[in-house]
Amino acid sequence: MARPREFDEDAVLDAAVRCFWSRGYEATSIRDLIEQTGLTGASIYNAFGDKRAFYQRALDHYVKSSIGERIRRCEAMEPREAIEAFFAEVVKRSLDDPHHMGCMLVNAALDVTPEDPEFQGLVATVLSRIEEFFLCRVREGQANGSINRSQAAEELAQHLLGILMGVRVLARVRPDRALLEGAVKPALALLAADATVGVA
Amino acid sequence: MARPREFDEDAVLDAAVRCFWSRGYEATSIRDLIEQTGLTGASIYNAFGDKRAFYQRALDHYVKSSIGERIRRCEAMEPREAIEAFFAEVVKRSLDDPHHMGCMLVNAALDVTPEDPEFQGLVATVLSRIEEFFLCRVREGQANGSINRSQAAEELAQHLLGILMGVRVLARVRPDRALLEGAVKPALALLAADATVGVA
DNA sequence: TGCGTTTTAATTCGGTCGTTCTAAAATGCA
DNA sequence: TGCATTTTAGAACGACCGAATTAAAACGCA
Repeated sequence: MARPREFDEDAVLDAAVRCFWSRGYEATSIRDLIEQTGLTGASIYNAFGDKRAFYQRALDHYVKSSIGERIRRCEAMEPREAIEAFFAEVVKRSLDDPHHMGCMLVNAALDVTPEDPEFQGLVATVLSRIEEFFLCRVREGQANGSINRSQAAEELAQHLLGILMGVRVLARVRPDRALLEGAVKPALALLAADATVGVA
Repeated sequence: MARPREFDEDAVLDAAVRCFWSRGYEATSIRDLIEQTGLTGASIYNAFGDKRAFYQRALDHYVKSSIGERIRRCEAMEPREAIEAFFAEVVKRSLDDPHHMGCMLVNAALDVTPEDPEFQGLVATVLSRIEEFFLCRVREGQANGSINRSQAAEELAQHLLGILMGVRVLARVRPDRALLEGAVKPALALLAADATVGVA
């Protein structure tokens, strides 16, 4: 019927992710996006709608390709290995990134105003998915004896989610291996099967 | 010699903190600041320099009055109580805030671009001060037997710093009491004196 | 081949951005 | 009281913002 698109949507979204990820939503202009994606303003508005919608698409693309992939990889492992591998990869990627951009999702959680319930819900949903990943693995580990039963599975999962967010923040400001690994290590030690914790 | 200032600097900084805290640096305009502080653009530029410098002053004011005060209050307590009180207050304030603004320092850690080493260093310094507060209390607690010795004090302090950052992120996106307390609880349990953790 | 449709490309729009400028008003000291 | 100095008030600046517009170019299908 009509003229087909000339651009590769995935490549464009990758470029948009790079812009929004490193500079944040407000500090990224449409002209930045035009330059980095290689397409024109009209194409962006035609294909993705306005800036906000483009940001959501980019964030969604990031979540699918980055977080979703990591969860998928770790779901094939034994429960405790899965959690340890998850954090090992997060620490490694945080340290390998020369620009210290942290995690786009965590950045998004903070640079979108609290008065934007729609977007906040979107971020909250992804966080819940990560929490559920942790919860499933903790439950499995507690069932087969590889994870400590002295703490409630729900609280351990929430704790892991919290330390994940924390590591991503620290990685952006003070990307030292010792700090990131030091922050994670006690959380993993807490999972150890024979640990007896908090029994007065 | 000359005409004295009409405004109260502390009150103006309080107002500036409210603006930058809730909306972030980029999304806050000079006109927002004019409206909320009550003084004119010229007064702002005359008294504080440009927007960036004003932001730094506001962040510094926030750190002194909010974080510094909290640390000072908790330094008078017993080591473990101090840490528990610190987190209890953070959780309480996070839940009490109807606008879910989180912590201005954490927000600042993420919404300032990674290509701004000066500002990054400023934030990192404050994080180090918090980490040192944790480290001192953990060391004291390990010395007097009230805090678990199976983990290195440095790592426990880094872990506490991490979970603090994490709680502040979660508070902004999903301000549920169960989530925040659940995220903190395992970290505090880990401090328990008789816990034996991670020994195979 | 030619029509309908869509994507391109480049310009343009009103609005807002951070910042500066011009005066007028307000002080302390002579 | 008048002078030097600083803060006020508010308009003004050029630059850039997100978004819309216009017209030409590129297809699929008849």
